[in-house]
Amino acid sequence: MIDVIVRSPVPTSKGRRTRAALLQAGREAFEEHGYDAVRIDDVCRRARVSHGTFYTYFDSKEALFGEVAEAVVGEMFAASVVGAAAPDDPYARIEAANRLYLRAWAANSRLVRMLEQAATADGRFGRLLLELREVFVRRGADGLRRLQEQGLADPSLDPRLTAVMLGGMVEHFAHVWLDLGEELGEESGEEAAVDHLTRLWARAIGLTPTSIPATEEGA
Amino acid sequence: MIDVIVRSPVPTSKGRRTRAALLQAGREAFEEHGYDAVRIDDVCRRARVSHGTFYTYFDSKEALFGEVAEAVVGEMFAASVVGAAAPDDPYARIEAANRLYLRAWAANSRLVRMLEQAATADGRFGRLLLELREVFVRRGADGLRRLQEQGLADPSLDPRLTAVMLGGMVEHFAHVWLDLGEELGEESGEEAAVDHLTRLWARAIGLTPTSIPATEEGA
Amino acid sequence: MIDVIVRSPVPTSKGRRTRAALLQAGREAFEEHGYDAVRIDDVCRRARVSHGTFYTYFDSKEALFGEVAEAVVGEMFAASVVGAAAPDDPYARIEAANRLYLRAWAANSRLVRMLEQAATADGRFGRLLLELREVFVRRGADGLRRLQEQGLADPSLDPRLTAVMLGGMVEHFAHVWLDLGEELGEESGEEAAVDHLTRLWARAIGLTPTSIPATEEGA
Amino acid sequence: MIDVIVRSPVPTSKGRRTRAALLQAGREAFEEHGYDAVRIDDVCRRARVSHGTFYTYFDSKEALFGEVAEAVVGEMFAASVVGAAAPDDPYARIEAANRLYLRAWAANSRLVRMLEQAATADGRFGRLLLELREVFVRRGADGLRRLQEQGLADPSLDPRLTAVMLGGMVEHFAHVWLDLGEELGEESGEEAAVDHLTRLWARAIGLTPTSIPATEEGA
DNA sequence: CATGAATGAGAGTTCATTCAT
DNA sequence: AATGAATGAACTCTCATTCAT
Repeated sequence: MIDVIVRSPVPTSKGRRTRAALLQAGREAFEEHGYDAVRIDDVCRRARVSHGTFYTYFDSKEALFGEVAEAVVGEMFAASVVGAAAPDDPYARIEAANRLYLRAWAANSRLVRMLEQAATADGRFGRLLLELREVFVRRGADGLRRLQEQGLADPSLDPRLTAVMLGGMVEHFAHVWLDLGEELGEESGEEAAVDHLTRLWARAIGLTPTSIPATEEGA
Repeated sequence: MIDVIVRSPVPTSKGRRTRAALLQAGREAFEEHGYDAVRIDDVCRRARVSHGTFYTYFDSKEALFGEVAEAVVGEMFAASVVGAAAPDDPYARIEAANRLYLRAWAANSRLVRMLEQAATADGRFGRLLLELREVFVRRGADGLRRLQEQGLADPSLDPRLTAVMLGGMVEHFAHVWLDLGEELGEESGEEAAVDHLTRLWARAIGLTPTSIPATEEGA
Repeated sequence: MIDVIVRSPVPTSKGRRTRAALLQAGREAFEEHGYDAVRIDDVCRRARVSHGTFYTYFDSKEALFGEVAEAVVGEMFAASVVGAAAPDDPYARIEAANRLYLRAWAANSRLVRMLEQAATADGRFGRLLLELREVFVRRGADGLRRLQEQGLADPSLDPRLTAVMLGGMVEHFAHVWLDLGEELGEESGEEAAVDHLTRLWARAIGLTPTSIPATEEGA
Repeated sequence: MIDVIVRSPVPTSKGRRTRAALLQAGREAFEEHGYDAVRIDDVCRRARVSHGTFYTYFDSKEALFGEVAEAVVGEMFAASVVGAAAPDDPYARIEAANRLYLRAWAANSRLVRMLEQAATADGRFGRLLLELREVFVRRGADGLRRLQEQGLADPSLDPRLTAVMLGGMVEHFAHVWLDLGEELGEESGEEAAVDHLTRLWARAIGLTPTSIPATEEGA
């Protein structure tokens, strides 16, 4: 074959719908069963489309996963923006960020594990994962640096290293959360989690104690 | 035929060596390529035996992974015992534990990821993972509880929840450590990592400041 | 993945042709080589399809054999109906039935042996075989009972037991017929066989001698 | 290899015992599971011998089956000899023969089926089967011929063809006997079977009625 | 002689991908 | 665009047979 196959640049609305259905079906399937266990057939059945059609929209299973992964990473970027409503109080800022982070990671925990799995086979996914974490790390590091400059946090901490560690605490907790949920008193839930994460985080960086609530919940 | 297959209960030394070779080869293969990507043939080639031989010693890939996983978990249990040499000083104790934990998790990071992957398909591995983490969590929680009773740590923290979070910080850091190593100044390495982890941990639980070195490294 | 696989309920005509080709190829292969000796690949080669295609239509070799067996049994049922053209004369009736039975069993002798072989491994085939024989046995028993009621056959014979025995004579003869054919004077063939079977059968049940031709062939 | 391997011509008594154990184990295994389903391992385990040892005594699975088959055929030959105690009365002679034949075939029904199965793959077993049946057929044919010469049986019957048919009746009945036993009133058992077979056989060949008991059992 | 570890051809089955309709 | 039949590489697992000990 010498011809280059060019996907129609102006897809019909039906085509766009089919594509979206496959993407959504793939995401669900990956979340439920893991990368390797998902067969193209499963995705097609879920999207109510024949096998053949799949290849009209995606070159391979890997390509599908790539798009799913990018979509998820995009969502997580979006979800992590604390935004204009950020409180002035440093402790409250940390709390708000932790709540967002916890939700973002928990919601996509499975896909992130998948990314780790896929990363062993394809460096591209490793890079995506790095980018994803980088966003969170940088945000944490920047925040810490600002507090250090304001004299509100321990200046001897390496901002980046600290951000990796504390950010990892949140990410990892999000991961084990649901699995261990019951044993932690499931229904106390997010509030207790965010409270603890925030107190640990704030104190860890030496946030000037005045703003730390002494016993917010009595835990 | 439905007869029960009974493996020879008294294996010869040659048999034991072959079995060990397969186990070792499997461990390496899993670490390098991930559970799903490993082919029985890869393992056999690495162990320099024919694939028929594999089935003399293991019923299936899953069975092999099961033994590898148990061996790894066993090693991690063993490696995590702080032992009699534990210092009296609380901060030094935390530091010693963190060093051990960091090493244990880092050394087996890949296999643990594998366990997570395998857990999706077989609950048995999920349970193994839970057991593994439970050991570390319990140790952390017990330590914190003791400090709280001695009035050396914030009594309002939930010991278990806190241990899950801070233990997760160490586990997760061990995981991203090598991957992100370069960007963290790789060669500073373990010392800086343990120092930071310990300072964050100690301060997070409100360990009475007197014993916390103010600026050990100035990072 | 555990989803139920649903075969397309509306197969295309091409699909139907492929399926039929596999069924036919399977039947021939089973007849020629026996159940265990048949490889899926043999069937596929004969049907000129790849072995992957086989699994589009059948779940396993056993499933294929199941369909072949049911088709054969169905044919034998159909072939064994004496029908409206049945003569009034008891002896002629027996003769007509024996001719049909002999043909039916001889035509499918190999497949029936296969069923016996398969029955050792899967009770389902044993049941099919029982059903098949039951049809012939019942017919023979009913016929005998009628003759007994009319005073034309020995009333002391157990109709069912007798039918099993005499029916077995025909079935078994059909089986050894081709193998021993040469030694029996092959080309005399069916006529001599039917003649002898009928005379033996009729006299065995004590059919009133008047209607038995004394020396039809002089054999 | 140019050397010819010669089995020790003077086996030790231990060797003879091992060989016999394998033969017996093989026979049982074949009877229980069928030719293809039997693995050398099953036979060895049953004989409490290692795999390797098997090949000290037999060249292959087929060789083992060959010996088993020959042993069985030999036994059946031996068992079928009516012997000196044969009664003078023709009907009683037929009855005695039928009892022996029924027992011989029933006892080895499974192995004979196996032979049929094996015959498709190896002509040697086909020949063995032919020989086996030939013995019974010849005996039946000879008996009939004698009766015909004495004016006691229908002279128009072909002795050989008739013997094949009636002998087949006995063989086939022996085969289905156990399977259908229950439905035939199992416990009446052998007596009723032999009685019916004999009456059918005797009358089929036109044995002069005087000697046929009218209603021996009333069936 | 006996052992059982090792071998490897070969069988069944799965599934991503292609392509005629 | 959509379909689904067809393909075949790849993989797991079995088991008759060999051979060093």
